Amino acid sequence: MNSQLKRGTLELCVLSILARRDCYGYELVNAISESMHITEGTIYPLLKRLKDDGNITSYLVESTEGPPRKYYKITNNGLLKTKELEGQWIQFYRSINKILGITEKGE
Amino acid sequence: MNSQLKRGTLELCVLSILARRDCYGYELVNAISESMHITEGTIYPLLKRLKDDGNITSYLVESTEGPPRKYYKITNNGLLKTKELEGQWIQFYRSINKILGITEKGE
DNA sequence: CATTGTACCTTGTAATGCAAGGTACTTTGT
DNA sequence: ACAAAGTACCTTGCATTACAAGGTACAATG
Repeated sequence: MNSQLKRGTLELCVLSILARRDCYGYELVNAISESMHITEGTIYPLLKRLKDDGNITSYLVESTEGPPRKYYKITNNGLLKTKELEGQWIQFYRSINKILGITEKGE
Repeated sequence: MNSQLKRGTLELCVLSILARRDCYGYELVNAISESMHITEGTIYPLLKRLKDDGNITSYLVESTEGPPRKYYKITNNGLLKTKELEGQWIQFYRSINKILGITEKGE
């Protein structure tokens, strides 16, 4: 899939998933890669950016299946950010569909 | 609007508009900027890339309202490219909406 | 004891939106 | 005659970010 399309939306996807439940990085890679191609080289730097900006926090949990997992939890700021980005996304994809002449009446 | 979101879609927007009618660059800027913020610094390099790749051709038309206009016309390759990108776009935005839990039943 | 799966991370490259700056023509106002 | 505003073209340089590639480390399996 066109990698340029993903810019700006992966951040929203990660935040949106973390808004529903805590996840560790590797889990996010697997969850999102069901819908589109992504790799760890994309997710880990993104998680670092989100943490540096105060949108998520992390905590370690030991695992019996391998190395310890670093779980991420969304913050209040992160929730606000999620709502903001979601609004931008909806407005954006509707604009594109309008230009393309695509109408969404049902599935 | 989030500039990262636009990556990869502006190309499709321009191609899609040119698939319907010939346009000159400044006209495209005005047409697209009705739906989202873009500037000439984005469109002109994009048109050059599309032309270099053989997706569009151009021809000059004199104007009584200012300098001559450079009209762009889509090629057969460009039409194929448009269909390909449109398919990618539809698949993409539906994937995102699925991850976000957004359903499009009607407007 | 080598391989596979899980799980973390970093470096370097390529792509591209856009602010900023530049050229040139036509019309309008003073 | 001259300035300003609108039309129309173009380029340079910066910031952002997806991802391939490469690295570390632990547990289970053959």
